[in-house]
Amino acid sequence: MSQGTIPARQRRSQQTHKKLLAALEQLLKTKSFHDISVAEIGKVAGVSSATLYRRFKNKNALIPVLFDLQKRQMEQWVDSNHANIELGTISLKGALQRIARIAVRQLIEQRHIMKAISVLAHTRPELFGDEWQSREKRTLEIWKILIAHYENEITRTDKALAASSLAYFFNTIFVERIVFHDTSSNWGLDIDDEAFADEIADFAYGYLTANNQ
Amino acid sequence: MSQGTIPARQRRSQQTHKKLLAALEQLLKTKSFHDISVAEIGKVAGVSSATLYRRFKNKNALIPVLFDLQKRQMEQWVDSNHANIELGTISLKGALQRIARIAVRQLIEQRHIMKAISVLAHTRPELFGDEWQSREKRTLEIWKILIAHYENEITRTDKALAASSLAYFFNTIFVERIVFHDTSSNWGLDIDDEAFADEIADFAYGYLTANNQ
Amino acid sequence: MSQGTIPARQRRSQQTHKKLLAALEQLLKTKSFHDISVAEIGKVAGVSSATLYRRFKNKNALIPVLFDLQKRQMEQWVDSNHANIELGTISLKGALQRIARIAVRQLIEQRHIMKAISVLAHTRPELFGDEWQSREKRTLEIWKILIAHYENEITRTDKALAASSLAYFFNTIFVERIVFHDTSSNWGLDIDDEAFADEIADFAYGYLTANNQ
Amino acid sequence: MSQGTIPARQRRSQQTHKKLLAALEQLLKTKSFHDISVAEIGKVAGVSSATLYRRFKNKNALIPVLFDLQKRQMEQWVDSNHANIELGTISLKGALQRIARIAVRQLIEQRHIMKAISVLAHTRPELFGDEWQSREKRTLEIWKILIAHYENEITRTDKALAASSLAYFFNTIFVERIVFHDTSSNWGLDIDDEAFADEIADFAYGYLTANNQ
DNA sequence: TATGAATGAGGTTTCATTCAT
DNA sequence: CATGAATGAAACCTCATTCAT
Repeated sequence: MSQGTIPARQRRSQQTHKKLLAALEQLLKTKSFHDISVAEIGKVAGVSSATLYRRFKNKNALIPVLFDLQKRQMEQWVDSNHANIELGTISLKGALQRIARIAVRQLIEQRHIMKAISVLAHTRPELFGDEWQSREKRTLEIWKILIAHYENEITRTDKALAASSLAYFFNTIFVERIVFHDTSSNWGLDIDDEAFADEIADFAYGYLTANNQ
Repeated sequence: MSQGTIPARQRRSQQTHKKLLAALEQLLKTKSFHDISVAEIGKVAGVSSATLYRRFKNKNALIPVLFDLQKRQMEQWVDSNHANIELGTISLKGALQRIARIAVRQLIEQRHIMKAISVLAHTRPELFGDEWQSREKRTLEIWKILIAHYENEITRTDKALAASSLAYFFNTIFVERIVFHDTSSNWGLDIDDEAFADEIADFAYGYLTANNQ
Repeated sequence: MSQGTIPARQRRSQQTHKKLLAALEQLLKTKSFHDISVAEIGKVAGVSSATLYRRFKNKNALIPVLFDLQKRQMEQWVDSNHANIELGTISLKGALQRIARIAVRQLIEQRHIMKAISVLAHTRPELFGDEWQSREKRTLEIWKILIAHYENEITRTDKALAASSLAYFFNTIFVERIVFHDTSSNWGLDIDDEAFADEIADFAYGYLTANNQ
Repeated sequence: MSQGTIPARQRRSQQTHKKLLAALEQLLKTKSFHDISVAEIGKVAGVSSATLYRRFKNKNALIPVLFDLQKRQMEQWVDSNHANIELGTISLKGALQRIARIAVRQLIEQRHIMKAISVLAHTRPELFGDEWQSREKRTLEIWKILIAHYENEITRTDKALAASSLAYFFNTIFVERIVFHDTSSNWGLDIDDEAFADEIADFAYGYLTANNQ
C-alpha cells in the first residue's frame, strides 16, 4: 500500500478509492496533475472532496498510488501475453524489434498515466518512493540476460555497461514521441509507430554489434 | 520578438527586461516555473511585479522569451568556438562523438533553463510559438549534410529518415541524464558525462553503419 | 445529568461515557477544547466518533459533563479528608491559610480540567448550565459561617459583603498562578506554592481585620 | 512594529491597517478571536481578505498588533490625566483606592480588547512576544516606589515580595469582574464598580498594614 | 448497536492581475 | 513611467455531524 493511502475497510470505500483514481486518470488526459484540483477529482468521481481526504492523506498522496496503478496496469498487460519474447527462437535484431514494439504499444496504452508520471518525476521527484529503484534493478537484470544470450553476436566488451546503456536508452527514447506525441516536435519522422520502433531497434542493434576495432 | 512581449523603447526598460529574465533564470535553478510567483521574479529583479506587466502581457509571456534567451545563449556558446566541427578532417565516429560531447557540454551549461523549457514544453505546449519548427528544420539540414558527407560509410538507405532519426535521437537522449541529472534514475550508468557521450555516439554510429543485409 | 447527555442504560455504554470523558481530560492536558477534534477524542477513547454522538448530543454537550466531572473529582478529594477545617481549634489567620493552601492544592490536582473550564467559561459561557449558581450559593454560605465564627476579630461591618468579597477573591486569585502556571507572567513571585498561598491568606486576613476607622 | 506586520508605505495602506484593526476590535465585542474569520474581518473593514495578508503575515500576526493597540490606547488614556496619582498628598489607603479605581475604569474602557488579550494569553501564549516582560518590570518598579513611600505605615518586612504580590494581585483580581462581567459569576457582589474597587483596595491595604506579630 | 464512510460548510492562504498614486 | 495597494478567484484542507451497513 502506498504511503499516504488510508486503508479501506469496507467495500464501499474501496469503490470510492477506485472511483477517485479513475477520475484522476480521466482528468490527466486533458491536463497536468498540478492543474487538476481536488474538487475536480471529487466531482468527476462523484464524491465530495472531503471524501478524498478520507482515503488519501493529501493531494500528493495520489501520486504513489498513480504509480502503483500504472504498474498494475502494466503487469496485467504483460500477463495477457502481449509481451512474450522467446529468446530461443529469434535473432538478436528480431528480439530488439520485438522489445521496441512492445514498449511502444505499452506506452501507447498507458499514454496518459505515463505523461503524468513523467512530468511528476521531473517536477516533484521527492514524491516518488524508492520502489522506482527496484523496477530499475529488475529491468537491468533482463537486459543482462538478453546480452548474455546473444553473447557471440555482440561486440561490446563491457557487458554491464551495455546493459545499463540499453536500459537507459529504451526507457528514455520512446517517451518523447509516444507519450508527448501531440505536444513535441517530430523531426520529420513521418513514419508510423511500428516503423519508429524498428528504427529505434536499429540503434540498439547497431550499438551492440558495430565493429569496434 | 516573442509574442506577448511589449516593445521597449527606452534603454531603461530594456534593462528592466533583461533584469526580469535574469531573475527568472536565477529562480529556475531552484524551482519550477509554476512555483515561481510574479512577485518573486520582481523581487529578485529589483522591480515591482506591476512593472513586469508593463514589459510582458502576462506571466506566460515570459516563456517564449525564455526560449529566445536559451537560443541566444546557445548561439553565443556556438560562436565562441566550442562547437566547431570540421567534417573534413575527422572520421564519422569521431564526428558523432564530437557532436555528442558538444551536446552534453552545452546541456550542462544550460541545465536550468533547459529543465524549465523541457517541463514547459510537456506541460504547456501551447505557449511555445512556431519558432520551434524553424530550429527543427535547421537541425535536420545539418544532419543531412553530415550524412551526405559520410555517404560511403553509411549503410542506411533512406537518408532522409536517417537524418530525422538522428535528429530525434540526439535531441532526446541526453536530456534525461544531463538536465534531470539529480532527479531521474541512472540505470547503473556509473560513467562520467564524457564517457556517456561516447556511448551515445556509439548508438548513432552503429545505427548508421550496421550491416542491414 | 448534564444537558445534552444521552442517558446510558446499559453498563457498556456507561463505560463508553467514562472512556470518552477520560479521553477528553487526557487531551485537555495538551490542547484546548477547541483544538481537540471529535475524532481525536474517539481515537483516544478507543471508540468511533459516531459513537460519541450516541452518548452526547454534540461536541459542546461534553462541556457540562466536564464540569460535572470536575465537581465529582473535587468532592472525592474533599471527602478524602484533604479539605478538613476545624474552625473551633484554629485562629482566623490559620483558617485562612488552611483554606488558601487547600485551594492551591486542589487547583494543582485539577489543573488541566480547570484550565479547560476556565477558558470555556470565558469563551462559551452559554454552554454552562445554571448549576454554577448553586455552587456559588453554597460557597457563599461557607464564608458566612466562617465570618460569623470569627465575628469578634473581624472589623468589617457589612458581613454579607465581606462574604461575597472573600468568595470572589478566593475563587479568582489562584487561577492565574496555579492553573495558567506555565503561560502567564509571575511578577517576580519566586516563592513556592505554599508560600504563595500564605501571601494570599494575608490579603484576606488584612481585609477582614484592618482598622477601618 | 510588531512581528508579522508588513510596513505600510502609503497613506492608503496605513488606513487599511487601521481599518482592519478597528474591524477586529469591533468583532471582538461579540466573539472570540478564534471564532472570527479573516473573511469577516475583511468584510467589516471593507477590504478583501487578501488585503489583510498584504498587511499581516497571517491571521495570528494580528495578535501582537492588538496588544500594541491596547498599549497605545492605555497610554493615551494615562496621558489624558485620568491616571494621575500624587503620592505626596494622599494617604496609603487613598492611594490604593485611587489605583484600584483607575484600574477599574481603564479596564472598563478597554473591556473588549482586554477580553481578547486575556483569552489569547491563556490559549495561545506562544503568540505573545516578550514585550510583556518589560511591562511587568515597569509595573513592579511602580509598586516598589509606592511601598517605599509609605514605608512607615507598612508592616510587611519583605518589601520586594510585597511589591510582587501587589502587582500580581492588582493585575489579576479585576479582570474576572470587569472584563468578563457578563459571563462570569458575581458571587452576590451587588455593588457598583467603584465600591468594588474600594473593596479590592481594602484587601491591599489590609495586606500591607496588618499586625503581623 | 457501533462504526466506517461520507459530506457540506467553512477556514486560511496564495497569486496573477488590475488599480490608483 | 513605475510602483505600492488591492482583489477575485481559487486552491488545499479540516471538522462536526449524518448516513448506511
